[in-house]
Amino acid sequence: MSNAADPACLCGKCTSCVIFNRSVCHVASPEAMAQLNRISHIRKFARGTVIQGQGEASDIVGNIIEGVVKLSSASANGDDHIVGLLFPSDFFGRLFAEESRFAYEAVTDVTLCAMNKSGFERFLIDHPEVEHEMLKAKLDELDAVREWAAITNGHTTMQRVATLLFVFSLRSRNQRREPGDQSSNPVVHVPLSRRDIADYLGTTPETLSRNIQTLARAKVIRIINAKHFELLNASELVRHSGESREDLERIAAR
Amino acid sequence: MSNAADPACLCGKCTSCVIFNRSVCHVASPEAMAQLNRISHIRKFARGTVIQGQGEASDIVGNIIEGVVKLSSASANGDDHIVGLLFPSDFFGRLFAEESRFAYEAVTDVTLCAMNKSGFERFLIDHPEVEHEMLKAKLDELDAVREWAAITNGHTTMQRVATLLFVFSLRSRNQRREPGDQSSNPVVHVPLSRRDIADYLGTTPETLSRNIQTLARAKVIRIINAKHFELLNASELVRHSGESREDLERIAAR
DNA sequence: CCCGCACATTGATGTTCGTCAATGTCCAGG
DNA sequence: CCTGGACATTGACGAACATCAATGTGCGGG
Repeated sequence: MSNAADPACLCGKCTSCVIFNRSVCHVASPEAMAQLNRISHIRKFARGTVIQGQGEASDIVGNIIEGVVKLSSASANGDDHIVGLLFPSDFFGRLFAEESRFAYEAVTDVTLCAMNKSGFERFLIDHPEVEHEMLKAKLDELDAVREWAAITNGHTTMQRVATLLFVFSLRSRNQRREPGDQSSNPVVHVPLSRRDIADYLGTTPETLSRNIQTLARAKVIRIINAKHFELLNASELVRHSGESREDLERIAAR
Repeated sequence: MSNAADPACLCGKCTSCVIFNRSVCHVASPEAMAQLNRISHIRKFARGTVIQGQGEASDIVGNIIEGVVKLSSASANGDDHIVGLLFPSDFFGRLFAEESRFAYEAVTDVTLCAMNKSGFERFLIDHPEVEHEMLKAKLDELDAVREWAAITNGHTTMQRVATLLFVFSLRSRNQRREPGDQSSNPVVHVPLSRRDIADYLGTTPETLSRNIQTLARAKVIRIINAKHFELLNASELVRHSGESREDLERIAAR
């Protein structure tokens, strides 16, 4: 830490960061990266932890190193809706606002590259090239959120379920298999509970369960356990989603 | 135009722009504003014009001076969904991407302060303070889109209809009354067709119409004509929306 | 001024989905 | 190993909504 002032020395954590080249950090100059090294620190949150409550003053931002975070909004009548999911390399927190409009909750155990919000805001002002990258990331995110909204809005529950499963299958393509998995089919890992999936898709756990079972009976998927599915027939799953394969690829890529 | 190089001379259109202090331009320095003056030009589009098609190369960006633009996404099965509406002072177009994910269509006659996309992108790189403002605007927009997604997702059609009407009533608060309007009640102007509203709310024109008529029969609104409604009982409308008044105010403010 | 067309409304009907309730399953802790 | 509790599934039913079809309304062009 004491040698962070030397731009040439990058002995900090950023150089070995697993999400480095997918996060906004990758455009930072050596000098900027040294500064990021100084103001950031790794924090871990256990599954279920509310990292930031809805409407609370937001003081921590950063990048997700590992795990999944859900962004949810509880309305007056009590039911809450998941308006977004954050994965490794996604930016966490709400910059340039007093408080966060949404709650951030760790869906799995989460590792965060955390920074003080105002500290990072000052860093961005001093480093327009990083802020530029942040803008591009947020523009992409905006498209993705709108696209997802279009899907949840106008499709049947089955189409939404199929879409989610296929998108998650693309996302977990390169992940290691479940231990003991003998088959050559892809395994889809959905780290959310049925309730969370239902909240994300705008339905109920019951209806969701029925649709999953229907897909299983149709031999499109095989239910390994509550959070793992074997993908038996990808093209059938795409057909059930009502989307073109290209659109699904794009959604998964984000 | 020839004296645009003189930073002190702001004889261009920006100084008299009606949306100036609500758009990102308002943080521009005199020098930057002179440059904006040079690269921007007013363009008008008739109601119904597709300003930019879905998936088309995007070459024009800018601010909306007057009118309403809808952002829509047509899925493979043909039905399209409105994923956003743009009002005066909103930024138009998709920066830093080859093509636009969504179609932009003029819902009313539209006046645009248009700029060449790559020209404005270069401007932003040269003027980080404006890019910073753009980032803040997009972060706000992201929250607004997520919030709207939460509303359309988890509520009944009646709640969505009531929410839309109330939000539009707040937006048109300061607009002039329809000619011949004698009452002291607020008049809500919704410049969209029934089909567009239905697409925006994720329902059908038929169901939408039934809900509007139900609100009229309950004396919550009075239907002046297809696009104008007299607001008879605001608190009842809020009750039907299922949202708190504060949330609705925030959504309308954006 | 009337006609025709697009748009809005209304009606009838079937399907999907949410709700309530019961049962099944998995895992952690005693 | 057994037990309790959280979570997932299944069933039965009704309400909300999409769909199809017909009718009404308003507006611009001949």
